[in-house]
Amino acid sequence: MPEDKGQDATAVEQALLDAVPLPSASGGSASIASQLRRAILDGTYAYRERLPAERDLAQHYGASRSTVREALRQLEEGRLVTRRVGSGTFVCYRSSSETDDVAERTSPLELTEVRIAVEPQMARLATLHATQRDLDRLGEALAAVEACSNRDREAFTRSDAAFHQAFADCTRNPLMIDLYRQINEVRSHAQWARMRDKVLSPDRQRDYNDQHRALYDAIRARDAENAVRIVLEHLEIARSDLIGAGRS
Amino acid sequence: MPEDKGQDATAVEQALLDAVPLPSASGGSASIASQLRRAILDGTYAYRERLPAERDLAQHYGASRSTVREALRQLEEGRLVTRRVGSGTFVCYRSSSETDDVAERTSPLELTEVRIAVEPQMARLATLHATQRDLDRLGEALAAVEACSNRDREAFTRSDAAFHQAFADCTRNPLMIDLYRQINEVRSHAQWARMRDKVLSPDRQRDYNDQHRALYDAIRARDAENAVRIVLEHLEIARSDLIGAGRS
DNA sequence: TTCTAATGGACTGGGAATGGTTCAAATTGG
DNA sequence: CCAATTTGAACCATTCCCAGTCCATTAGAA
Repeated sequence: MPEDKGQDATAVEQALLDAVPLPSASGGSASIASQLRRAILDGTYAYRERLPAERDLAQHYGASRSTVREALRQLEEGRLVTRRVGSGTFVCYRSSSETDDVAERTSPLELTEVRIAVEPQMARLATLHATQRDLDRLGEALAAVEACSNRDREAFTRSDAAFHQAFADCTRNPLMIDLYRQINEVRSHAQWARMRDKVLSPDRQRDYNDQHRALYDAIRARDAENAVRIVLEHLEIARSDLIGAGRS
Repeated sequence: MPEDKGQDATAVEQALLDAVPLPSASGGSASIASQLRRAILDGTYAYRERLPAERDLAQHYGASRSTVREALRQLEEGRLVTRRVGSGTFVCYRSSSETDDVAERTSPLELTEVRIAVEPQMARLATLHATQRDLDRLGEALAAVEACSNRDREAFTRSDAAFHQAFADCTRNPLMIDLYRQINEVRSHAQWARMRDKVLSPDRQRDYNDQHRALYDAIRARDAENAVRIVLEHLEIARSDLIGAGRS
């Protein structure tokens, strides 16, 4: 086999040089579904917007209505669209840019309630699963927070968020890390700026730093119960601060 | 099944490329297989994309259909493609850049750990904040779950997810609802199908239904402590089931 | 209100494309 | 010469796509 078959070797070589293997198969319901999915994801069709009628889509894609319906069925299965008889097919997916809406609709108290749910267990998982490398990163993040001037609240907020994300990373739980990234986004949303100015007195910052340090030490010492207790106290204080600020 | 979770995927890809010692051998099924393999690995044919039909490939490579079929057989043996009669040949290999899905990187146990963090507090918030309308919807979702046949696990899973989302809605906390939507997506991901078949015996389904009903009653009665206890027991059972299934 | 048009949902029959299989002839290499 | 591989062709079962048709629902016009 290594030897060429003499007379048509040139033809074979030509085929190899043509090596672009690209009559890439296209067409079919899968292809249409993919195109529509991309259009929805990148915002061509916005949230709650109506898609063209099935018959129009069929004509546009040069496919039969059955094929378009199959494509839409796939999108519906992926919860990207909903279909209403007599009305049309509507986008029911919120793109990431529209997800900021969650931050708009979430109150500081609601955020704290979520954190009270998540962070204690997070502390437990972190003490169980954190690697030495995780602990190093957490220590660096802590140092960065403590290095912040009491004046520069912007920097404090940023490095505080980084510390909490490093805290989440310690759990080694991909889903937990992803969820906390989302929580952190809400946390650092512009809405909280004023509230933070009310709450974040230099004294408060010192307290927070102490609590961060205590949490770090507890995780290092693999002391789960202590870590959970620290987080809970930290959040309870934050909650009462919020309520106090709201009533003042 | 080659289980390479991320870290050294490029090494694996290199090994796959090196698998054929004579990639430039003219003619023969090995050559075609090599070219197609490279096309798949470098993303020319993406995950789940359809390859050209065997007859088209044969014409393109100037080979007979039988030879192309042999090449495809080698790719199928290497788990790079799957073939379906009447449908086509599809890439079933995910390149390392396509495996960034959280659901793919989260194990059943990790999912349960997150749920143990979130759902008890969710139960508490639900009993505090659920409106009558929320309770009605939760009741409907519960009825839908209970109406599922013990045979149809697909339907059970779907309505179970709907029930849990209605449960989250009861908290009236936008952030919590959004986080749980994400958790539910991971929960209903295809990865769990086999695990579910192991775990979801008819007896198990009955138990789950009883626990769902008990949770519903507790929330209706505004009995927070009971609701939290029920959720925790529910999840502890789920966790031990998972561990048991993993060890069986 | 009533009527009309438009929409998604469901179904059918037929045709085309696809991978699976088999077999005999041709080619290749020892 | 023989043995193995490749080739070409035909046929099969399956799946998908298409072109309809009819229906229930919805929204809007008369």
